[in-house]
Amino acid sequence: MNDEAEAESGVDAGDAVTPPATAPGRPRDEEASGRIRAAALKLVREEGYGQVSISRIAKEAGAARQTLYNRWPTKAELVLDAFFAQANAIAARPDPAPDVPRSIVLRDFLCDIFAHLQRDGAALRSLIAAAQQDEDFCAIFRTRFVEPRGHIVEELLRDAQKRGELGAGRDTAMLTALVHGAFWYRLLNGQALDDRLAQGIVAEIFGG
Amino acid sequence: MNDEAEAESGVDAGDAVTPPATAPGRPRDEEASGRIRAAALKLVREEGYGQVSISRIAKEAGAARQTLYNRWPTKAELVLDAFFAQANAIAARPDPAPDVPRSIVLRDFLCDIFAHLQRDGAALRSLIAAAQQDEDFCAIFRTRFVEPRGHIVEELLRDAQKRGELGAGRDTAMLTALVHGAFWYRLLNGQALDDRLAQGIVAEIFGG
DNA sequence: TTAATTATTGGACTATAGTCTATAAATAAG
DNA sequence: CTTATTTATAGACTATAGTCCAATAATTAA
Repeated sequence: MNDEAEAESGVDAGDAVTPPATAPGRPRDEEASGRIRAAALKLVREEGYGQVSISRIAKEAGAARQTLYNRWPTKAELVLDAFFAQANAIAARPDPAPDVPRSIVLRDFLCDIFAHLQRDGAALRSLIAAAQQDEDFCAIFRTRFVEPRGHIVEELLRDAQKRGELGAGRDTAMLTALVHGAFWYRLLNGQALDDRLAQGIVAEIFGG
Repeated sequence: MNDEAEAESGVDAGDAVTPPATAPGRPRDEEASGRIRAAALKLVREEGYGQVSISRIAKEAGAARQTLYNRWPTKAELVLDAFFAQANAIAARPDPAPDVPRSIVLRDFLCDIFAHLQRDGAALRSLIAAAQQDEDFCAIFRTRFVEPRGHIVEELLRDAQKRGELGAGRDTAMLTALVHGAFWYRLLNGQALDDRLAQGIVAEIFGG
């Protein structure tokens, strides 16, 4: 399979394309991607996904509109990338001390997510919406965002089982869907994501 | 508050506006609303929300595009209305026999929903997406769709508590969010909604 | 019959996502 | 220096949601 030509060209999943190292033609302006991501992040945070056009992001970043489309296939992928470039724009993997019950670790992890979503919840809602209208983006969003965070929760729950804090017969994959589902459900219905919710989810999952 | 003039005019929540009984001017073509809803339902089911334009629905229904906007403020509200006019396009409230455990009733209720969503799941995803981009529609969608179905589950869970099938200390509102959340989470991530999922949700909620 | 009122219709209009193309600019290799 | 190659840019283009408006049609009231 001759995929060398393909591998280094075009718009690809994840980041704004891998640099071709030493290529024949005009080199890509590497700094532009950062400016574009920063502009997208700033404008979407300040005004909301739906209120910001690709044209405005391009203008704010000092680039041509087509340059954005050269690097990201859709607005949704650009914005996802912009938020991910902010490292942990959403939440960091917990590194729990051995003596802390995993229910507490999960609660704190959820509180951490919810705190981030005070700022970025509206953008997350827009990205979830975009994923419903674009299968390709749905797959990328699931791979880059949904599944990694799902795994964190599921590992936590399996760890809790090993420690005897959660029944060995519980289905951790299902519990993970319940936990994340509850917060998506609240987020997508415009309801508050607060510490009380985190506490309540954990109480029902562990205390059931 | 003089709201009489307002009450009978304009585009209103829910249905395609109440008929003004005996009004002065040209009467609304009442049959048109049905044709428009039917066209919207048919086209969205056949081709998908994003693939069907308001213009095509109007054409299919034999009405002017502006007539649709006279009766529904947005595409999302028209489509929501079209699916609701199909009576129970999503799922009926269960009427359980006294001897059936409420966990079984809940499981069957979820299976019923999932069966409907085999056909209309894609449309539901699009409506949820629309709700993220339009606050007004979000409120209408929540009132007409989300909350009624939430109440069904919550009543079922409270009934289960009364019957001693679910711990009295459980938070039924939180459990409702967990149940519905889990299925939204699966739906919105493009995963299957099958009987196994219904069984798994109920097992973790009741069997925890 | 005339006037007032309301709905329907067709068309213009704005804003936007995404595509496509032609031109110019920047680089490597010959 | 010339050629091939790639990127950047500007602008045209399509399709669509939603708005606005003017002309017409259908009705009630006088």
